[in-house]
Amino acid sequence: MSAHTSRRERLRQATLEEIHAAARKLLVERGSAAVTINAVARQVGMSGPALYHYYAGHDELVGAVTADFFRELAAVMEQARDVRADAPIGDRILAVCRAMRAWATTHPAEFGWIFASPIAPPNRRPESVRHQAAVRFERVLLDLMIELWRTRPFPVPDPDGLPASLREQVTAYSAAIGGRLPPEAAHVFLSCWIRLYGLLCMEVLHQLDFAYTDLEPVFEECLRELAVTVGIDYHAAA
Amino acid sequence: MSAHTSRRERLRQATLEEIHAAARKLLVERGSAAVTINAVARQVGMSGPALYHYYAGHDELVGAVTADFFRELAAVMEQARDVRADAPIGDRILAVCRAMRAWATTHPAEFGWIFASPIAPPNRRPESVRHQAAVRFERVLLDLMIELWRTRPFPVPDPDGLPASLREQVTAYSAAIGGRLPPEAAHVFLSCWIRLYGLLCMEVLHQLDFAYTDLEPVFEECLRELAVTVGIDYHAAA
DNA sequence: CTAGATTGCTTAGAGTCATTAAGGAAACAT
DNA sequence: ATGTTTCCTTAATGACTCTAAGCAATCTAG
Repeated sequence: MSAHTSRRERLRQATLEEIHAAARKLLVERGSAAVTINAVARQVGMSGPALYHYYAGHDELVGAVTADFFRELAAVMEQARDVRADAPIGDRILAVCRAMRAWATTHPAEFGWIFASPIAPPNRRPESVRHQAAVRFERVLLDLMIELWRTRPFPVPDPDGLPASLREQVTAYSAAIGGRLPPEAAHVFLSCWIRLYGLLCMEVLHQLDFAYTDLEPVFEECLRELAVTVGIDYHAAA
Repeated sequence: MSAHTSRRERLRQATLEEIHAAARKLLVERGSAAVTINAVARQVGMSGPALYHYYAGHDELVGAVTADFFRELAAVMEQARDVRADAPIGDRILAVCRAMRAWATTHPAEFGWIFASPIAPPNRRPESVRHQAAVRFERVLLDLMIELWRTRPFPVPDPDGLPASLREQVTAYSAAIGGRLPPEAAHVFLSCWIRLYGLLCMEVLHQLDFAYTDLEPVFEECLRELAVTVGIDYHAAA
């Protein structure tokens, strides 16, 4: 499937990497509006339309670069998980969340780009590289929560206490993840996800600048609450 | 200060309104990328450069339209508050939050535009119309929380339990709002704000589509938690 | 009521962007 | 050695931002 590494293929891969690097450089240095086909091509040393041999258009380039970011973010989180493969599950969860924020804050342009850039219809299709990479990212924490649920189930709300509409939706989601979390546990996971990811989202989009200059302690507070919610030990970063 | 309503001034105001309406129409019908100087001018029936007599450029037009949206959102929230001027403070808080989400979900393009559109440097300046309108929006819930704090103080964490950095920041924010909430209470307010606004932010940016089709019950759940946090009675919408 | 300034618009034009089309040259396969 | 594929170029279209120059209607003052 993979290494049909002809000379041509290798050159093509190298060019693709150069293109992605150029796009990223433009994004970081001059903002998302600067990531244009022409500007990227100029940066790489080709002229304009040459890029169409690599991507069908601007949307596809954007999707590919976004997928890169998702993959890099997921890799950072997976690494935080794997270097502690023998640590308690709670520690690994905290480490993964911190790795997520660390990447977000050290790469604000990239992280902001991930959700603030409008998702073109082709990139919405489940088979798009962007979507695949996003799923991989989302699964890192999900898998850990599944492991936690299996080894040390956390307290869940009474499903009958949830509104019918919500119960239906978390049940559908529970099925979508292969039933590896029951609906009530899926609900708890989603609540945690919303809090963590939502906080980062607001931080990077500068929606909290009016009150905070540094959201690290706010994030830690959020982690502390998460720890209580899913019954793991909170302790500060190593 | 205001009604220097010369004939010219009135015409100018009418044109400005027409411009804003055209920009909004384009945003809603064809997405944020369609809101260009040229397209807006065409819609209004002028040709291109004429718009520069009204706005210095694209950024300023975007800022003005964004300010419109903030003002409309704030007005809807203020109205939800004022039609219940005699209701218990807790009811008014819930009503204002629901009004915020109702506007967000009935005007997803506008609400998304509010934070997903990059904030050009000129619109970051505190004296910009965009910033002024954003402040008015943020103050609606803040003022109610201040009233709640004055009439029926809610439980607050021990300030000594907060990390030093966080304590400093909420203290600064407390001062910035004229000390109308002490730092610990400001911290509680900000936590609530982050949860509510963050949830809407994620909803509108389609960051939760992978799990939910309708976030209304999730938002209500969030309101229920908020009610517990600040000690008001939760009950479903009227 | 009539000059002079102001205001609201126009067209022209420079520079950028996305995208398509047409063609040349290098690399590859047979 | 030849024909195909691949990579890249230039040319061209149409849209966009924004500046410049200029005309005409409207206000302001005398």
